[in-house]
Amino acid sequence: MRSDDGEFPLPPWRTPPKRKPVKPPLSQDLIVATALRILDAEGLEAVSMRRVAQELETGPASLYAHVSNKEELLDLMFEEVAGEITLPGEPDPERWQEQLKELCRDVWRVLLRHRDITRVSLANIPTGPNALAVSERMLAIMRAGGVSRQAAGWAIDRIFLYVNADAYELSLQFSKTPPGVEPEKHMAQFFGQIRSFFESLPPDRFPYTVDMVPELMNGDGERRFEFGLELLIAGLSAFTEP
Amino acid sequence: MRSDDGEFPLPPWRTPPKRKPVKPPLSQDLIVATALRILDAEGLEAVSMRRVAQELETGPASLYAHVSNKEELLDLMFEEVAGEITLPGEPDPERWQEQLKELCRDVWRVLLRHRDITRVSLANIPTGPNALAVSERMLAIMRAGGVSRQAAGWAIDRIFLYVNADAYELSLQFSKTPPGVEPEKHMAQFFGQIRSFFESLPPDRFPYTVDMVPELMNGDGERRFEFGLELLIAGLSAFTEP
DNA sequence: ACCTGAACACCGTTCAAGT
DNA sequence: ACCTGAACACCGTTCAAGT
Repeated sequence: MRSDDGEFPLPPWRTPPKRKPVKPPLSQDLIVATALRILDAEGLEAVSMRRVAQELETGPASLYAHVSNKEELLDLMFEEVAGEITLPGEPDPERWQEQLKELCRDVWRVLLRHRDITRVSLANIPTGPNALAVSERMLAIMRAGGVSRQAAGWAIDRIFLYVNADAYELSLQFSKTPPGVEPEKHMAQFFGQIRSFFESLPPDRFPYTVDMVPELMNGDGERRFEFGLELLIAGLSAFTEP
Repeated sequence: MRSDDGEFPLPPWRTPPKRKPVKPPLSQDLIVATALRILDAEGLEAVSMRRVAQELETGPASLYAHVSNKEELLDLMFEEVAGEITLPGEPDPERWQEQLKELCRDVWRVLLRHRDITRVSLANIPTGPNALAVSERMLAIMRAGGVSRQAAGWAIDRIFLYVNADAYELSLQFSKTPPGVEPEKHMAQFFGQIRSFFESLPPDRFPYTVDMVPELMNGDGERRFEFGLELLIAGLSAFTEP
């Protein structure tokens, strides 16, 4: 086994064997995975073509062989995230409201795991297979529950708009946390400031706002999300037919 | 009156009187008004500190004497837009649902008049007097209608989120219109493409989506906005107390 | 076919220097 | 106090040139 001794110096005219292949070849998947890593660590603002390229030890121009522009990269990132959403079991006509809520909650949780990724879905209609599988399932649940064809067709659009918008708003508030501070602490402090501001308003001009400060400030992001979901789905149940 | 003859040449050692004061002095109001003009004409993307400065025939650094950063400029722009919202008359307990809807529709119309300005309100909690006057009035309407304190407190947040998110989504779709094309024509074409795409999906994997294409694509932006508003306010009426 | 360096036309913000 | 030019550290995308 002496010939395996890697420590023995090579004669100068022999170039050393290839160094570790540190740079795997570029590919669309690799670019998307790298962009998602940056998104999760630093938010969508940090995802620039230049930054992704730098992470892959290349120049920004190299990415354009695999992705036609930044817009397409963002779409691919969203579709990848949509793949994390768990689809519930068979639609159960008796439990359609609870099943619909459960799916919405999962969409919400998955979106929030990836910072402000929802900026993408709020700006474009997602058309990838993973995203379509989620809306297909939502349609199935609503139709099983007896929601009319037209109400289901519109409701799916409205429900996704709501879930996306809420996740977007929340993630933006989180990402304003200065680095090094715990997000919870910063959020508590931020809402404390808003509360003081509301309390300091002139009560003659803003009587309801001042009077209702406790109710306006009550409840965390999850509680508020749940309340809006409740409103939408309760409203939708008026459109069921036997 | 011979001394008034402005055409008579001045001797070279006399500098001519000040030219037209083409450049009014900078001020926060002027900066905000200029930024709003650019927003209305070209969308929020075109509103850069450099572009606003250029429009005012100065350099970007000059703006920072009147506005602490771009974020503040955007907030001021939103507050200005919020001033265009018409507040309805006295809250009428019998008509609270219709009054609330009417106010929401007006907010929606005003927001849509100013392109993607809602990106600002979706990212920040508006705290200017104009914006607060709108939410104060909404609280008054809901309380007059007998909506419980906590439901009203949460509902206002959810309703604004919905109205803002819908206006944002719509305005982004509009602003993708290539310059020179009528927006209506472009939108019709765009939705035609989405429709064909949905129709071309494999029916075994996406049976509901394929089957429900007519319902999914039916209705314009206003109709869809109205449907979501209907859901929210119908849901809210379950939280009234005498 | 894929990759690259360099360039183009942009950003927001800061800062020292001017008036 | 207000304004300014220049600079800093960034953007997305294109293009000719390389392999």
